This record gives sequence, structure tokens and C-alpha cells, in this order.
Amino acid sequence: MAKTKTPQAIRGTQDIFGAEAEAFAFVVETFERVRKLYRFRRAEFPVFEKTEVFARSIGETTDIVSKEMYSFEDRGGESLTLRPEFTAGIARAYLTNGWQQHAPVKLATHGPLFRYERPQKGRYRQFHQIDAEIIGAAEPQADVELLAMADQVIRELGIEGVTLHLNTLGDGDSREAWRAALVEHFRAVKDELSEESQERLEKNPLRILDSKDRRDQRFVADAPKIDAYLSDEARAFFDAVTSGLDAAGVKWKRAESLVRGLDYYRHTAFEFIPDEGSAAADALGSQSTILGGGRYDGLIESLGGPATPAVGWAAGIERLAMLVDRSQAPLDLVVFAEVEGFEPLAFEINRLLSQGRGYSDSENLQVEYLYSGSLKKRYQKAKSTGAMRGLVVERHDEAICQVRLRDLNVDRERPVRNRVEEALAEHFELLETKHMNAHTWVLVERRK
RNA sequence: GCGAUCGUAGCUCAGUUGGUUAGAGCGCCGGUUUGUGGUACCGGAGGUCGGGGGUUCGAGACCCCUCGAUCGCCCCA
Repeated sequence: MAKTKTPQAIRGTQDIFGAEAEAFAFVVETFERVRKLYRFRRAEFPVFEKTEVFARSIGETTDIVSKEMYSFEDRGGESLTLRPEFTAGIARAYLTNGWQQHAPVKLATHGPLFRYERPQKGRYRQFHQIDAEIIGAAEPQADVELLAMADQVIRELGIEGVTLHLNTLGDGDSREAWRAALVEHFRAVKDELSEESQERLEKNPLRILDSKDRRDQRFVADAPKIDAYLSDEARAFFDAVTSGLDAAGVKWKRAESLVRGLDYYRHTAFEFIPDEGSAAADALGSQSTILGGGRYDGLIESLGGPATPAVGWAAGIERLAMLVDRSQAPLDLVVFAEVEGFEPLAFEINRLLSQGRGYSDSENLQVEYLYSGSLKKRYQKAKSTGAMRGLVVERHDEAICQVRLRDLNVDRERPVRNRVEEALAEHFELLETKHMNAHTWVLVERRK
């Protein structure tokens, strides 16, 4: 009979385990904690939408729409797409659920996104983001609050050497005037630009500004600046954002050539980027932006809604996870039976110890119960778990059993004995004895 | 979509200019040893050398195709 072949995972997907999974969870937990402090409301959204939700809002010419969406037809022949980003779907939800009634509404979510791209360091086909949006607020104070929250998430993750890069794209008119000036500027030197930038000249001229090609960078330096094209309103808006950040104690840096990839952005645009030469920059390779976003006042209109101001950001969980250092907390105690037939009793005791007993997380014991292998193996495994001490369940002729606390890896100090005794005493009549160096309790009978 | 590097036991890898039954360490299982017991010793299971085709008397090693991984470009979190 032919052996069944194991199917492979889909390219660009990942199975996360061990320290990486702990780091991933830590990022999400930290985000959840901080968003509550800022009173952002948790929301959940479908991972797929009608294709037009993304096609109309993101911009038909962007690469995301033209070649990076995971799209397919359902049985009714309708084109659906796995979400490549959060914002468009959230805007759709805002309209179809009538969330105007809550405006301005502060939303937070996280989950998987999908982009049909070649995987590389810090980039996957299924990746995960945390996301925060404020919809229905036109005030620059909304940008400030959103950025302050982002800054706090990064700081509470313990990530160092990352700076907020900030720019404004102006309002619609400012942006168009600037864009026209840029096209004119670069068209004059078109033949000397890189091949990619010659393409971009027609499709997405703003993108030339952050080209990595040296040939382009010569001309980027003296390219027209957005500041010269800002309307008075747009300038006042940006000033209000920056002075708000200063007042809030959020450090930032002006990045005149920072533009966002998607069409719908207006006014504030920002990215949190590791500083040159920092440990964070090394860890991330060429995928350096860990959090990005901006104001997208035009988006909701493009989905058929009323003109609605909004700001938001998203951050790659995998990228953040690469910058935090998390391993599993050390194990305090392993519990196992030393005599065959005492396994159920050992598990009963294990359960007493791991049950929530009203302690805070830092006081609760991490306990693992061993049941497999020969008795010798159990000792071997007990040690290799790294547990500080072992609780061994032994036979006792005149009582239920005898429980002995033994040292395994005593390089760490963590008081365990009182906690164990307390848990046991709640359910058993105890007789405490000293036996050699080890602490021993005889479990005489169960309490009623 | 483009480019570079890579793909040998569960894991990390070695396999000399192509030459007899493909190896090591770790892990796993068993035995002996060890009277706080992850040690030491002995033994065992486990590999269509990513897959397909070709060159050759002979290929894990050379060529082509394909799949996958890693890193970079485009783009982007």
C-alpha cells in the first residue's frame, strides 16, 4: 500500500510555536491592555469581503489591488477577497451597521490579513496585525490620541530604538498640487531615474520619494516639498498635530518624503521605524516599518458613505514579536506518582495546586503533571522540565499517601512549600514530617 | 512578477575531484549502572539523500525541470 503523503503548508503561512508564540501572545496582550486604557472598543470583522470593498477604497492602481489580493469566486459567482488590510473592511462595517450613531468611534481589533506576495523576513502571505482606528473625528486631537496610544504600545512592549516618522500629505487640493509638481520635477530627469521610478512616474509618483535606488535619491533631495503646497488649513492642522504630540510627550521626527502606499490617505501620515544601526533594525532586515498609518478622510466616501473623517494605524504582530523577548515562564513544580497506581491521586493533587485560588498571576504556581514513561523516566523528565522542585506522591501504609517535596533545580529561589501545604491542607488532614532533607506530608484522610 | 543562496534521519549537520551495504551529535525507545535518580556504558528504532527526468559502467554528489525554504528587489505591516 502506498504511503500517504503529508500535505505541505501553504507558502507564506506559518506555524508559530515556542518562544515566538509567547512573543506573539505578549504583543496581543499588551495591545489589548493599552487599548482598554485609552477606551478603544474591541471589534471583530470578517476576514473576507466582497472584492469591491478593497478595490474601490484602496485604489485600483496600487499593487495590492492589481496583483496582491487573494480573490476567488464563491458558488454564486461573486468575487470575494481575503482582507489585505483592516481599514477598508472597518469602513464598510461602519456604514452597513450605522455606527455613525456612535461617532466619533474608537475601534481596536487584531487578526490575520492576507496578501499574495513572495514571503521574506518579516513578511508573510498570512500575517497578523493589531489595528486601531478613530472614525468620525476631524480634529487633530484624534491624530494625537491615536499616536500616543501607538507610542505607548511600543514602549510597554519594551521596544527601544524606534522613532515615529511623521509627515503630512495635506488635504485633497494640497496633495494634488504637490503631486503635479513632483511629476513635473521628475519628468525633467526621467531618463536618469531607475527603471522602477520611471514606471512610478505615471502610476504613483509619490513613491519615488522613498526609492532605495541611489540614482533616484540624487533627485529626491531637491524635489518639491509638500510644505510649499499646503493650504492654510492643512498647515494649521499639521501644526496642531505636532504641538499636540509635543504636549503629550511623544517623540517624533519630520519625514518629508514619507508617503503612504494607499490612495486614500490625507493629512497625517506616519510610520514607526527602527533607528539606523539599532538592534531593532538588525532584527527586522529590510522590512523595517513596524507600525504605520494616517488620516483617511476620503475613504468612507469612496464606499458610498457620507464624507467622514478618520484616522488609523496598523502594526505587524510578527514584526513586533521579533523585537520583544519572551520565553516561557520557568516551571515551579512538577507533580508525579512514584508508585504505579497512584497516578490518579497525583493528578488530584496537581489540580489542587493549579486551580485558581484567588492568588494574583504572579503568586500562582506553574505546575506540570507527569504521567508517561517508566518511574525512572519520570524522574528524568521531572528534571529536564527545568522545574525547581518536584512533588512526589508515594505509598504510605497507614494513610492515603505521602507527598514529598524534593529539590530538582534549585538555582532559582521561589517559595513553594507554604503554597503547597496550604493547598493540601484545604482538602486533606495532614501530618507534617521531616524526612532527610525533604519536606514530607502524610495525607491521613480527606476532609469532609 | 524578478534575482541570489539552499533542500541528506524528529532536530543540527558531515559526506573528500561521482565508486562497494549513507554517517555523527542531540532527541526518542530498551537494558545495565547510579541509594536525590537529567550521569556513565551497551543496544535499538528511524533516511524513496525534496520530487521527476537526464549524463554515466556507476550519482546524495554533474545537467535540466519542478516543488519548497531563506534572503533581497518590486510593493508593503
